[in-house]
Amino acid sequence: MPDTTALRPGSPAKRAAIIRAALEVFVREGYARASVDAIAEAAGVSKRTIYDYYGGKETLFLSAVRETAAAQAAAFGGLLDRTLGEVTDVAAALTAFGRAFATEMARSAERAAVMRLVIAEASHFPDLIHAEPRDRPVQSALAARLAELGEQGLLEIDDPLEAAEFLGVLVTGPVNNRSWYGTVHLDQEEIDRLAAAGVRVFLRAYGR
Amino acid sequence: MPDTTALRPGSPAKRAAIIRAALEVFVREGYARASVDAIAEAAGVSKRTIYDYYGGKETLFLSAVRETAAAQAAAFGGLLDRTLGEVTDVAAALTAFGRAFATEMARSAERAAVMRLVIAEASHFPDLIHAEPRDRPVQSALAARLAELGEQGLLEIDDPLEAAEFLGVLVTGPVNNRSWYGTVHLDQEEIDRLAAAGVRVFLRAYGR
DNA sequence: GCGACACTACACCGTGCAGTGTAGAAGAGC
DNA sequence: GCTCTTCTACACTGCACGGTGTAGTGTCGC
Repeated sequence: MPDTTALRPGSPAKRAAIIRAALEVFVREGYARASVDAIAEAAGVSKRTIYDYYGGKETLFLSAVRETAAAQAAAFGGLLDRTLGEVTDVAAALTAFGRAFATEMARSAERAAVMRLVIAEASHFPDLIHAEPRDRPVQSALAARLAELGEQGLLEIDDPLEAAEFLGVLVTGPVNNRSWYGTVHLDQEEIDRLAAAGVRVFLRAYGR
Repeated sequence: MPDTTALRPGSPAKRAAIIRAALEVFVREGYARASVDAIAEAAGVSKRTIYDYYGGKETLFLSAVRETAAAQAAAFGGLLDRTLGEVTDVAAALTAFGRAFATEMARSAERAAVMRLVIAEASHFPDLIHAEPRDRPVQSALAARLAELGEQGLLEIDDPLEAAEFLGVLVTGPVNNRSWYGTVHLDQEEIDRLAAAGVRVFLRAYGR
């Protein structure tokens, strides 16, 4: 099938506007409820243009999720550098990381919202699962950093990838449980408390 | 408004059949995609009967989720008794519990599927969130058991509720990450491995 | 046999939405 | 000025679905 043949290249700015609007509406309404008309209006673009650009609702959805996930993975690198760049006090550094990560999860809404969306639609869009290898980029970046801390003698890490996964669930799990993946608002104080508690457990298990 | 006035009491068997069918279709399709016609057919009942019994799609959805959640909370009590009833070897007992819990999460599909559904629809059905106080029944049952183990000197538990939450996320987090809350099949071997690893971390943090 | 009730089968309405076709405005390049 | 491309505005089709109304078919108690 001539898949992208008939699609218009279009301007990058307009593509970005459409993707941003699409993500917003998909996240707010869910895939099935979201209407292409609503997305078009939010993007300040005619519905016809969306079809010319992306071909259909499904393709648009996949593009929106994939591009956002990629952007988030990139942003996570920055968060890692900022909080776990050069570490002397492991506990303080990990707590800072945990708070930043949990906050991004519970408040920036976007990260959690995309996860929510993927969780909900995974069975209808098998591509989503294979295309986005879970949080692998994120997790392996964190694992690499933890491995370094292990080599510096600051932590006892035998399996960095496993340790990264556990740090992740310890920090974000309680937050996601309470916020329903970003649906319910948590105040910063609670987020900090939950993240700090998670890091404490992690340190008890992996500290020297 | 005369809410339940016009509704028919009906037979318990038929109510149960409708709820079961509704849950199945809602879980498979998501709320918006699920059609009342499909539910009626799956339940072996006419569409009219569903409306006479439950009044509408929203009410039916809420009933299905709530009843299922309640049943699962009750079943969890049994799982607790079976695995953490009388404990001599903490590590073995907790591992057995972790495996059973993770398996129920990843395979029985129902538990994870309901969570997926609630995560996806929470923003459209605020009642879901307040009516089902997260996993509180489950979590506090587990907390009580952990507190006992602490008093027996088998674990070092200062905050049982917090410990229960962390045990929960350590055991189910990695499984849910990989299975997308039950969407992707995991084989039993991997589930066991993940759960055992989670329990190992828990024991490093909370063991004597 | 008879009335009351539960239920089904089915037709039907309104609506919202994916997707298309098209005419024309707005610009860009020549 | 002219043409070619991009985009919008808008009308329109087809369809799926929530919800209702109703006629008719059991079925149960008397």
